[in-house]
Amino acid sequence: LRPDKNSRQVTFSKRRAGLFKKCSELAILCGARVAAVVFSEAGNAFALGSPSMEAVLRRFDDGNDAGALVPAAEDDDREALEELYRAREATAEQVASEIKRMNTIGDKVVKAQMGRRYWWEADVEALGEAELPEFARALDRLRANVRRHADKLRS
Amino acid sequence: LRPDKNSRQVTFSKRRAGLFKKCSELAILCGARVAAVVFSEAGNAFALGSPSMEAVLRRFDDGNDAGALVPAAEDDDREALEELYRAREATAEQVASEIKRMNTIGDKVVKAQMGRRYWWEADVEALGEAELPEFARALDRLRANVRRHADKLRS
DNA sequence: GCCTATTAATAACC
DNA sequence: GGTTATTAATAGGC
Repeated sequence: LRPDKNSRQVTFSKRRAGLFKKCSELAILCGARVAAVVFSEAGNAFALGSPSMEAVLRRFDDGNDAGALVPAAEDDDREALEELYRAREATAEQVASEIKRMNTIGDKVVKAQMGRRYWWEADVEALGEAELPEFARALDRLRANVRRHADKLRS
Repeated sequence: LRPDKNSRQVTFSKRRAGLFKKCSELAILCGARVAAVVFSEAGNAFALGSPSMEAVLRRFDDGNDAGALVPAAEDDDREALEELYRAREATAEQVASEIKRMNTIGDKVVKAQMGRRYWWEADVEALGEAELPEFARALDRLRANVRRHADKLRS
């Protein structure tokens, strides 16, 4: 069970995949929003957000500062999200029996949504040249709003 | 396997605990740095960093801006961290057989470190009035440094 | 919160 | 990157 020091790389990749899967399951099955950032020992960065890094980081956002950063369709995303939640609750049983080729609920939802390119899995993976600036902007928004929330609590 | 809609709360708590455990295992066993933020459906915020939220967010940091935010002992933390990694590698076998009351490697390390109040589990849990400002400052630092890194890649 | 039957994660192997 | 023996996560019930 303990990873051999020789297989550190393989173990990291597998466990990172497992962790991200857990993130998605928590988000999908429990209606939570999850953001995770992982730095490998070698220094590579990986990130995942569910539903989407931005949607998670946008949680405290009220849209008054650092504007023009969200690509578009903030309310559309939210509506699609809520509709998905509603659909999931209403037809959970049917979905469970319909799709037989997938073994687990987690896999079902994840795979289905990956195929359909829903809001899900429009996530960040392996922050690269293109993603980093956007991630930075999202963090900027999160920072501002967390701070605002903190001030609200303090007052 | 699919959580009942009635037990959504319980499932969320259990899965959040599991997710955070996975985070710690990834960090400890693979030498990675992990930060995770989770918002429950009810809107409660939970966060975990391993090693410590700040240490993760500090990764790109070179200490030139937003100074005086780290409580203290930046280098001390790093040294303790590296020493722990070294110790783990050197005595993995012994540790594994010594502590018999714990069933898993993950539990072993986590529990041991929780008991010893190492660098580990000085983490954020359920962001509250006291933690939020600090979290905001950490995010501020991360934002700045991610952005700097992004600019570096772009140039 | 603890227990247990079940399922999923994963370390080692190829 | 696929397979399998083993361990861990966890849903449901208490």
